[in-house]
Amino acid sequence: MSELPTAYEPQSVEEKWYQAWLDQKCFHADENSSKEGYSIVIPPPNVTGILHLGHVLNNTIQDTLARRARRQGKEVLWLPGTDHAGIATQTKVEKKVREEEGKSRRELGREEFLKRVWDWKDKHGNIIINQLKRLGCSCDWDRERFTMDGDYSEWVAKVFTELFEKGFIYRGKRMVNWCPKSLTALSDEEVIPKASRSKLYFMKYELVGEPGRYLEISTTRPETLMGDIAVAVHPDDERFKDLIGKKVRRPFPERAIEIIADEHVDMEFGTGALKITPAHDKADFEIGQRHNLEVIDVLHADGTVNCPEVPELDGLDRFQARRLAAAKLEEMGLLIKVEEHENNVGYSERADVPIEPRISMQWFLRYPAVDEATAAVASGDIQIRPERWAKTYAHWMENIQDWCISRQLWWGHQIPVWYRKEKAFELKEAESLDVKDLASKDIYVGTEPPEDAENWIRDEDVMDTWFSSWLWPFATMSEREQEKFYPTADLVTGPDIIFFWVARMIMAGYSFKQELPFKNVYFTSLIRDGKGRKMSKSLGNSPDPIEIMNTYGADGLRFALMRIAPVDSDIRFLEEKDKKDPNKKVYPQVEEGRNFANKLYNACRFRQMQGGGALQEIGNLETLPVYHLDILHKLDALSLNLDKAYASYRFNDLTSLLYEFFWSEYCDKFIEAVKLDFRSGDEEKIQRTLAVMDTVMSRYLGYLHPLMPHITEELSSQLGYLANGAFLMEQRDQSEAVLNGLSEEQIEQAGGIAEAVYRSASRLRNLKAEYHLAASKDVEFILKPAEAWVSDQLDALSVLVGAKSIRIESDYAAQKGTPAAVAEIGEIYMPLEGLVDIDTEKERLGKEIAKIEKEIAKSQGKLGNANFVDRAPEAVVKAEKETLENWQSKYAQIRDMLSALDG
RNA sequence: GCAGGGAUAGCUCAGUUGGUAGAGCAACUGGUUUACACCCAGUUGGUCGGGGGUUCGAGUCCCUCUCCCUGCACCA
Repeated sequence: MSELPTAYEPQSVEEKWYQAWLDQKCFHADENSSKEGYSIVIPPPNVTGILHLGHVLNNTIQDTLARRARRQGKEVLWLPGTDHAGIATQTKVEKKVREEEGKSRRELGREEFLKRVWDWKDKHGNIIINQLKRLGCSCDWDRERFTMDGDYSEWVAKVFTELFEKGFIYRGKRMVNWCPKSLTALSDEEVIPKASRSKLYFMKYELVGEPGRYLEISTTRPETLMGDIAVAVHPDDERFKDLIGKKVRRPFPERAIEIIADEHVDMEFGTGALKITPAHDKADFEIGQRHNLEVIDVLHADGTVNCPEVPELDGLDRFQARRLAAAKLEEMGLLIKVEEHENNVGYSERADVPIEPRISMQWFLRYPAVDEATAAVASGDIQIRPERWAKTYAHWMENIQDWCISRQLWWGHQIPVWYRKEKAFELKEAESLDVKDLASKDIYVGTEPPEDAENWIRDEDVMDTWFSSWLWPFATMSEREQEKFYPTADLVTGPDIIFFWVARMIMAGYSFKQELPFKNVYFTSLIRDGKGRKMSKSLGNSPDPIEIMNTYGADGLRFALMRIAPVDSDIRFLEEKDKKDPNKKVYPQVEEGRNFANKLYNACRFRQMQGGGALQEIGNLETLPVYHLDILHKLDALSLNLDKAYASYRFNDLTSLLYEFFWSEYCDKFIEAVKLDFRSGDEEKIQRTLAVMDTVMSRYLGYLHPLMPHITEELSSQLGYLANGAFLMEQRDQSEAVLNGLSEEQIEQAGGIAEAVYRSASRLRNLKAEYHLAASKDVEFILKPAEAWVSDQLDALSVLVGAKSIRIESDYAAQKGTPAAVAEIGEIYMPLEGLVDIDTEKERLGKEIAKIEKEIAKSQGKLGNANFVDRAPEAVVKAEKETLENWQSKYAQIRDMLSALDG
């Protein structure tokens, strides 16, 4: 008896091996290695980040790819790191400082505040990195990078300078997406449209000089009417034709504004008349430009009203002001009605408040290398998977808009532009600024501050975080490292950042390295909860992966996610209440992973209990029993199928193949079929079987290692499959098939017999179960064999079935009422002490025969169809004929049995 | 409005050039045979979202409709 516990306990094992790998520097990549290079850069999580299931899926895939590449003998660099995440981090630290010190960031000052952010980063910035380690990620932690490291920052400034000098970067006063909470501009990608239930206000403006005549206007934003400078109608709109050029009276502050005609106006919408507020609406701004209209800004940066002429609204929040403005209109008798209205409102991705279109001075980038980047994906130089995302990519690239790269934040890469002190005020307000202005010598752009820095003032803005992230595949590497590891092989990330990050990296790769940044992009699935909802903090439906790993093990979680990771479409991550303890939650999919680890552990425990030392040669393949040959053949097939699954990035296939082979083929069939060997006392038999088991297990553990690294390392070590001090994770997969010396025919024949025995065993168990004898070992079967080889397989068959014996008796005359069945090995009888009632038995066989008759009819129907026989492929017809023959022979056998019952 | 994806057993999902509908979980029956109850054996359960078409044959190809999801656009 073994004293090992009967259940696998992952926690201590996982910790032990991870530490051992770290101690032995197993994850370290050598840029001077002569091996072929393979690299992945991690999508850097936010430094404020906490591990969620999306990260787990994402990084499990990366780890699997990295470990697989190592097993193929490649020099692997998986480069980890974190992103400084401008808005998220600044907001977090700002909040903390306010809570702990009661100070705003402005009270603290830029320099002092940034110090606090760095302090925070040093103390708390490692959480997610440590969580990734818990998952087993084999990143080269010596190379951990941060997007605000010194070297990295140099790259960012260099790239900015280069793009400015080439004319790709310019500054201008534009309508941008403004976040009134974070007080910064945002890129278009950072604005999330949300379907909202708004109100559409219908109001009327009186025509100047025509008392009592009104123009009706509809708007969702009455709080901006103080900024109205015109009312627009469609030039073709018959209703308003005579009004064009006339003026209406804006109620407050009172002012006559012109009625203009513009094609943009939708005649169908609302009243067909659109109030024009160039300062607070993108479309209005453009109309204003076309008609040369004055821009009146009536909002502060934080979204409060800036309009001293209307004191009751001045200073109010925009939403409060909206209600009050409507009330004021009503009071004046100018509000006609209010309708419910569904529309999309743009929200700030980070701060989750409606963004405000706002005119401000910002830096913009006209994207470089757009054509190359578009072509790279179209031509297949970069392969995107699932393929359909390539269309999304192409569509965005074709409609690409300039990128607003400046942010009014402190935490980030400061814009490397300086203004000469005496001209600074003037330059800061200049309508436009670009490469041409360098000639004036009044501005300076460069990676280092100007030499006489005291005479210059630096631009205060920082850059969008993604302006540093897009350099990640090479800015993280030294030149020597780039030679070995750039371009990277695979990028694994979520499709939600295809524009934020992936597309931009491709353009950066072509612009600054003259080469693509990666060859394959794999977009992971979105993980939803059991109800199909997106996982989010606010819903609280996102389970903590660390807790799950503590219960089920990291390997169990990894396996579960890989098994349900589909090729396309989303993943539902199930969560159920524990039946015993309703306060506890269980995760059925992860249980499957945990159970699989346990199965693995127990199979190895079984192996260990049979004794015997290190891995030995199998010896003469020719003399191996069919079960041994069969499992070795399936092992060879597994290896090939795994290659295919990896090649097509079908991780769910990969996982199913491994699961199926081990559980159904190795455990359920092979181990059971050879169990008798260990009880035989025949040392030669035992050693032969052990050699096969060890060959299968040692290879299999290697195949499984990329998915479940900890348990496979542990079991390989326990079973003595590794030389002293060696790690499974550093072993190469053996590429040669085990059954190399055997002919196809020999292999097929052995496999055929083994399978026939397995299927027959199933038929017999079936028969036992029908009489509720599932556990009884006392059953003795009598067999009329169909084939000569059957006699050699009776012992194995007995174990598989759970029978006392199976006796061959070719001329057996069954007593009436003896339960019987037909299997590939022949006719089987199960004599019972108390015979079964003849009618019952006839009925049972009758049911079976009815089933067979149906099959025969179906098959004959097909073969009787001339069209089928003539037009279907020969192989299909032949297979159909064989099927029919099989059924017919079974039919004959059962008929005989039935007539014996009658006779 | 445009584009893409999805609908298969009670649940979560496979189903790769058209050729006998599968797995895991759940349910039910039986089982502690010396690896494993995180287990073993067996059973039940599906007109593959609706309709039409192509074909000897359709879950698979084509058309159409319904519902769900995701981008993009509009968003007064």
